[in-house]
Amino acid sequence: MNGGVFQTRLPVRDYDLAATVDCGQAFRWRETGSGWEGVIGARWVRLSKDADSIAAETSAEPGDWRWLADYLQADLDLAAVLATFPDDEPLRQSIAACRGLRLLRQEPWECLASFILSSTKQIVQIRQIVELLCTRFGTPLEVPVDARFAHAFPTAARLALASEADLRACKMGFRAPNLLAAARAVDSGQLDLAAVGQGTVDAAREQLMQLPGVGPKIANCVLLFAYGYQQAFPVDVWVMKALRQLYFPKRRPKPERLRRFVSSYFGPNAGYAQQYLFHYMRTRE
DNA sequence: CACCAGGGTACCT
DNA sequence: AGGTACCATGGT
Repeated sequence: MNGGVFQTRLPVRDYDLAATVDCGQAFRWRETGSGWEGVIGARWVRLSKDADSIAAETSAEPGDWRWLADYLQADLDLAAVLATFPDDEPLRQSIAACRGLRLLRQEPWECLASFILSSTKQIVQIRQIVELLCTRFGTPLEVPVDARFAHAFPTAARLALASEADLRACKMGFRAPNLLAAARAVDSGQLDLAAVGQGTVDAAREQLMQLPGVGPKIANCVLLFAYGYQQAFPVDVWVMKALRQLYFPKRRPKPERLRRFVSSYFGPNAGYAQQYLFHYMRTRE
């Protein structure tokens, strides 16, 4: 199916679109000749950046476009966020390496499910697994004929009906029972994802970590990338590398020491600092 | 071919 | 509490 073409333009400052959609927080963006193509909710989207705005195009009725500005966090004052970072050399270097890197505001279910699939997987593989899942279980979308994406991310209700073998066929291996358990918890109402975002960050984290296969790292990703708890600080292998090499170069800090450090040192936007360190570690050499 | 990947868990000490 | 093997699969 081929709907109309709807376009808009969001004025932005300090916005590195490529780094933002391609830095491992979301898994359904691909570079095209003129920009980036992806899916937000039930809409196929193409984005491109010019000097002072992001141009957007979609093939489904866009309404007031608020969903897009919200997803892209187009109205966030990035300079004010960066100003809250501790003034240290690693963060100065990280900011210098990528000045317009942003955090997106993703839909909680897609974010939770995607990060359940992320454990000990490279980002390229996570993308591949997610696309298999979407192609097999996602609702078809209105898209242009040459679109690379043609399906929405599958709902929890749809995945709750799948078998573990169906999910394993999407190459997710031992993560399949975890995704299935999450889908069933959300579909049954046992886990209310809308309510999770209402409480404190610690209460929200505790609820997410009730799920099998969701520990502190994955929970913190969801808290940060979907709910906007900016103090959430996911520590994956890259961020651990950054902490060891850049902040504890000599000694070998114990886990408890590291936990105290990350929960007190980086300030109210610790999650943003984390994303800058993550991107910096992955892109230097 | 080894080694590693946006980890979590069970099971040791 | 801190360390470790194991889980499934593919990229580099």
